[in-house]
Amino acid sequence: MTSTNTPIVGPGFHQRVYAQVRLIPRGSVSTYGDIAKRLGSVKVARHVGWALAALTQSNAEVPWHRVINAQGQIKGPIGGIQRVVQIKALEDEGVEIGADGTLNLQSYRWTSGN
DNA sequence: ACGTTGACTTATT
DNA sequence: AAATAAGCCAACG
Repeated sequence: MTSTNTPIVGPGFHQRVYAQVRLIPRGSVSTYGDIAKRLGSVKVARHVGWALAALTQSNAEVPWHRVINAQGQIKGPIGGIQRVVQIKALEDEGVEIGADGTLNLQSYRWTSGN
């Protein structure tokens, strides 16, 4: 490997994001802002999504599908295929999601409590 | 080293 | 309610 090829054990910041997402229990979801806040500030929310984007192509064992936006809605860069998979995965965990990919954030929002 | 980018968020119009 | 603007920060070319 010349330089690239950075799996889950990539750069520092990303690694922290993956660690937090992995802590999300099954049947619950979290938002980019929440994770970002745990990492330090809500301002890094963008990087949370970015880190997850890199994950999907690496197939890491990070439950990226449990991470949604503060609007309680699933938003994906992909036209559909991946978004549907995410919704399906959440439904499989017992999360009710609307046809628009919206879910009751106030009910499923995971509070680490730590 | 600099500039662009981006699965976000919040406030404002 | 929906659209627009600004903010903030790390990775990549």
